[in-house]
Amino acid sequence: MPERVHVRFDGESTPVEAGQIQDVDNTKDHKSKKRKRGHVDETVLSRLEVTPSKVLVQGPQIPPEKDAKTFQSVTARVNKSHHQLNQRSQTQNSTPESWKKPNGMTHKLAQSPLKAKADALWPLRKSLPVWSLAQEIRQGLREKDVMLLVGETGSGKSTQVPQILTTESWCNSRSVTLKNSEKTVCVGGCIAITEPRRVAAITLARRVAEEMGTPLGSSSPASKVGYSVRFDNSTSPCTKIKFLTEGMLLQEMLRDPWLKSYSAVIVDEVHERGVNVDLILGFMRNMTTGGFEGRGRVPLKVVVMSATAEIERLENFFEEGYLAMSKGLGLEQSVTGDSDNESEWSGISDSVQRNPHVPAQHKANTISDGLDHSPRGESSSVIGYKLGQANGDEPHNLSNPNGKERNKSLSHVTKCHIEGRQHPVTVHYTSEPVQDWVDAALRTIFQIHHKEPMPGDILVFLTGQETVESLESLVTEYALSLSRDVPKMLVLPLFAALPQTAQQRVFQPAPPRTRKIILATNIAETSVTVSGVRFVIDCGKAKIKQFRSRIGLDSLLVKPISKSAAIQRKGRAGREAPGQCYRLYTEASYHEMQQNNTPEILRCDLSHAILTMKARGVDDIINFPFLDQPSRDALEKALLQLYQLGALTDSGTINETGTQMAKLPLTVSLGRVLIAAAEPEFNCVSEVIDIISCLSVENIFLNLASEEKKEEVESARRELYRREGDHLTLLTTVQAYAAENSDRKAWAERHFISHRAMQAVTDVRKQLRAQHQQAQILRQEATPHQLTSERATTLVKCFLKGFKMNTARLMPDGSYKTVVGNQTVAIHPSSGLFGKKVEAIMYNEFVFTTKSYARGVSAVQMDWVGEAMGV
DNA sequence: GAGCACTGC
Repeated sequence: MPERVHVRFDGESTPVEAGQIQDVDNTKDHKSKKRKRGHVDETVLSRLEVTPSKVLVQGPQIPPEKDAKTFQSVTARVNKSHHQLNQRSQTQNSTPESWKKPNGMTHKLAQSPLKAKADALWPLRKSLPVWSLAQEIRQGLREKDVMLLVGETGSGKSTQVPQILTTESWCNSRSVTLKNSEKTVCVGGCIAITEPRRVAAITLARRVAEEMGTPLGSSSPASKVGYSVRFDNSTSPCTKIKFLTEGMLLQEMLRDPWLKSYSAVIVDEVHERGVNVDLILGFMRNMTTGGFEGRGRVPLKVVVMSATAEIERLENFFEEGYLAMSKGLGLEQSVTGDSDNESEWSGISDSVQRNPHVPAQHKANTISDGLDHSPRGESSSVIGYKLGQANGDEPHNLSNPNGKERNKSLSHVTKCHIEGRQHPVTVHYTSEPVQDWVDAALRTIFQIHHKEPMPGDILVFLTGQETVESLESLVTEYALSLSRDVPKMLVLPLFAALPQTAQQRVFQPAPPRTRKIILATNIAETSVTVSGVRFVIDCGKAKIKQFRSRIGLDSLLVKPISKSAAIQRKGRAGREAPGQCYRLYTEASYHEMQQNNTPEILRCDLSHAILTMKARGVDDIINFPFLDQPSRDALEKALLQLYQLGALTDSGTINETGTQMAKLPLTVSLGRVLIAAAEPEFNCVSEVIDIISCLSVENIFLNLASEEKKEEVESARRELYRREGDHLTLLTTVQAYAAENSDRKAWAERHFISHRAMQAVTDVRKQLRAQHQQAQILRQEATPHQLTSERATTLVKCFLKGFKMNTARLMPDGSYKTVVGNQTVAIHPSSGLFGKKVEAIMYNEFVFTTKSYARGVSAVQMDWVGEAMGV
């Protein structure tokens, strides 16, 4: 073994005392502490997390967790489950009487293969922790409209909660006549459950369909379980449980702000706090405190599920809305007097439809968008009071429909806590801060490999592709010199840009006497579950994207992770057996970490989110109920951008252009370009769709590190290259790819282009084309324009409609300075214009990594920029 | 001279 590796963490003789690493017992996730239900004691958790001791925790034999989340792991897990089932059914054949199967499942029904499978899965399901709380969950939602559910990993909440609720009577669809409307409409009947990722939505739907013994999605009209994600909608008329991505639910809200097809919305994985989930929470709060007028007063039940314990903030969030509403009612002080408003609101006029938001608008002196100086929105704040009114049969009355007493408090929120199933993980910290954590990770890997028995793979969390690759070569190098009596090592990198086939290697079992060493980015924290891991090495850092609204610049910097991310990483070691987590930082630095990840809404460009809100009738952005309120600066910057793009009127309300933009699955700038493309001046929809499809997908050009390859790559791509810039180069690439009819994969490989990315481009392109054909903006067989230089100019000018703010001009010293803001910016090395000097540039993205870069660059002329800006 | 992770009728 090489000397370097031996040095500090040498665990062979004196593993703990002499090393830098301290042992810390962590029984946090284990059953040793019985916690009060519905309440998470965070201080207890964090204290346990770091109490020094060396207790060997012996947990009961715990089955592997069954919370199916990823494609890769699902099949394996299902198979495993079946194996276990077979073993179980031999030993414990009888199902206790007390366990009544839902959905009328009995052994006698187990004739069809589907039912047989569902039956087989049943004992496993009922052993999930969540089932012991099934009755509590049902009862809670009979009484209240909002439930907050903390469920630790492996509790089965995502798969079981919808099934637990689907048999409830409030879940049946009802025919209601909307006030002041002749129409009778159907409300409810389906449960929506949102997931942050497509794979999660699809695999959970597949799993739940199996458990319920029903075909999945659109495969049969009788299917009860379906899913809806972008490019893939699989539901039937009978769908009772529908998994969707957060974006899809928001999209549905554009068509029906009252979500009339649903009886309940379950918001899963709220702790991840993407922008979309924050918007959904705001809309849900408005809806549950609004009296459900647009749904014929049929309540919408909302279940908010989270793995971490920000539950009190969520509770306050929902209670606040409710209290604001009750205060608005005055409860004793009737506001019924104004019957004009009553009639205005009981109808389901268009304006009502577009105004599901309500009580947040109390503060009458609202609305200063930074744009708007005219009074507006008052009507809706009046409406806010009206909607919350309690009239005998109102859902928010103090007695529930069954006549049972509601909770004496005004609360409309109930809480529930489900224990997880996580094996204990021992945490080790370094005693000194680590400077070079690639080196530290290397030492730790070899220490573990020598000290710890097999099996037990190692998962290392690093910051990015670069560190993954450098550690990969180091480990591989040292692994060569391992003596023969030590098990072999298999080093596997894992990051998003890695081709799918290379990613798949991580899920394949290691050869005998071999330990897998997985070197991963953040991707392994949430998106991908690797089985077999018993050791985690955590560098405590991650690359985090932060938007600086002042200068409109995205930065991507290495920063310390949060405590909850550290806990999440640690948990990856304890999914199948007790594990160990080596933190390459001191215990003190752990305590300095912030508690939770900064929600995305506080660190991203808000223009798209605000457009989304405006399109759903929320005009008063400042008073929208945000779980975390973005800075006024960020909100104003986004409003200004939307205004400059021509999506808002002078008074800040959404106009026709904005409404169209909101319907497009694109960033606001790209959406604006696409709308411009249909104008007679440009008339280039087809080409713009091709370019936009590329820009809204990960980089299609593979970057091969080695120098020798560089020239080969360049010559292979020469035919695609356009000197006008990256936009036109993308266009020729898409067109060449689309024209390739024999073997597109081979074509992509020949040109060093990511086939996976091109497939994504094709999906987006297909979707946008279909949308435009449907709207008769694009004709099916429009003959493609020849790409003359005049045409190229037209295309670039069209892009300036959305990117006029993303321009920079050449300075005498050869650098570029932004036209707005006068910031220095360099052309990114990945650009075809890298190293070139042109009068001015337009860029797709402005990011700060090691310095300020413009990515996706085309040459423009200053008078075009002036023209676009209307100067 | 360089690429955290997700997502969208």
